[in-house]
Amino acid sequence: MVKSKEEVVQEFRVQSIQEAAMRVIARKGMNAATMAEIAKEAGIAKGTIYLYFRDRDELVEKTFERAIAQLHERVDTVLALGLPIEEKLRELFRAQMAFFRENAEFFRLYLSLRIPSGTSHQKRWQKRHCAPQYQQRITAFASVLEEAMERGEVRRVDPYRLALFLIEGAIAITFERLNESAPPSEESDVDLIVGLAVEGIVIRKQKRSTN
Amino acid sequence: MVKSKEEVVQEFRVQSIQEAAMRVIARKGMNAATMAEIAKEAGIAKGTIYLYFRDRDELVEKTFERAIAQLHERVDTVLALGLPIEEKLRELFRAQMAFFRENAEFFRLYLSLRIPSGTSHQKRWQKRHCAPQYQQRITAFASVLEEAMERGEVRRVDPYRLALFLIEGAIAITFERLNESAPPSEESDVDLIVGLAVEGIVIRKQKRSTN
DNA sequence: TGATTGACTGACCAGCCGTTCAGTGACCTG
DNA sequence: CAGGTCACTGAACGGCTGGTCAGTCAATCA
Repeated sequence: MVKSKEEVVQEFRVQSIQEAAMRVIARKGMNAATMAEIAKEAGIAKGTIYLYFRDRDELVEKTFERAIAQLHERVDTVLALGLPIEEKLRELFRAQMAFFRENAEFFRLYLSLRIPSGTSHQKRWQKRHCAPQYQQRITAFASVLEEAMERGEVRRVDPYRLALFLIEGAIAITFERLNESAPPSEESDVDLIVGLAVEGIVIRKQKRSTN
Repeated sequence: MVKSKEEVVQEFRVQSIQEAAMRVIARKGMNAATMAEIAKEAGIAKGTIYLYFRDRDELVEKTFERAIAQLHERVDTVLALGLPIEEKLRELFRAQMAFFRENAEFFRLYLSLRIPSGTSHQKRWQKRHCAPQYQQRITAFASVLEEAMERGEVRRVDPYRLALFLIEGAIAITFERLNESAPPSEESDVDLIVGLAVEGIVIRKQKRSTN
């Protein structure tokens, strides 16, 4: 019982530190987010962070993992549904856009860690701890696309490249939305992306027969 | 005459410092590239850089401008040709991929500056000096797409979003190529991107009539 | 040839940031 | 209530980086 109470307090501290870290990283970016400011944001002293995280790297890593696990969960849920590919895409982009709206703080962290930068040591660290999380996301999407190719729903191309192209294109639009004072409805942007992905951009005079 | 000679020397110094800066930024990333290492890479003393650039910000800004101007030049050339949209896209992606292959050092600088990060001061600085360069590129492409829409070649959608989607998708694949030990031919990746852009991903049983 | 210039150097400085640790005080325990 | 525990604090430390400037020296000048 006593132990459980301590664990709850521990858990609360860890969580509030991570949430503070996400907010600060969202404001200042990956490199400029200092331990001092994260501590201040969490309303604790700088040293306290080191009672719960070995060093700055571990804090960022755990924070990133916690957040991306939530994204994974949502996206995997909709990808697991046996929908036709067009609907799968729609649900995927919808889930991704909603997630980044609700966790706008996380978005910048995500963008920062996608591309390794910093000292060679930091780069190695990122490649080992964060790139896999990102790649796993692309790979999961790629295998969904590959299945659709085998079912004859999608043209045969390199599925990993296709997944990269679509996800990064969608992220670019999601990022653009964050910088707009009055972005259009999410649904209309999802429609735009799905439309581009499915039909491409050219106008066809002849009506297509989907089957 | 004397002045001209001095100018040549000056020009040479500026250029070699900028090239060194690009190489170091390519290796270490935007934030970890130190003045000391840039100086060492250029084979001069740290103080010498400050004879040609006011501070670190100015060095990065001028370096970025010089490099992106070259990219602009190439891309504008192919966009100005009166080609049908599919060929325009092909030439655009081809030019972009070739540029980033020949200037791989610049690529990381480009990726870093696309997304503002750092202190709020740095962010404002980037937004003022670098974002316009990037946005201008998107806007130029967007207006090409808009013209194609008016000619009835392309479906009517928000041209800026369309441009964002295509360029960022293409950049993601270009970036992926850098991390592959044996990437496929550039031409095949350009074909992939153009194919996606023009026709989308779904399989149509019926043959399309392009006119 | 001696004086002058100014491009170049690199040791130095101030400030920042991650990390540490001796100290504090609230809370439990016997 | 005295003694002990421990989560928490924040001043201090060490390392690093952008920027400075007194000094050096080769080229130029008179």
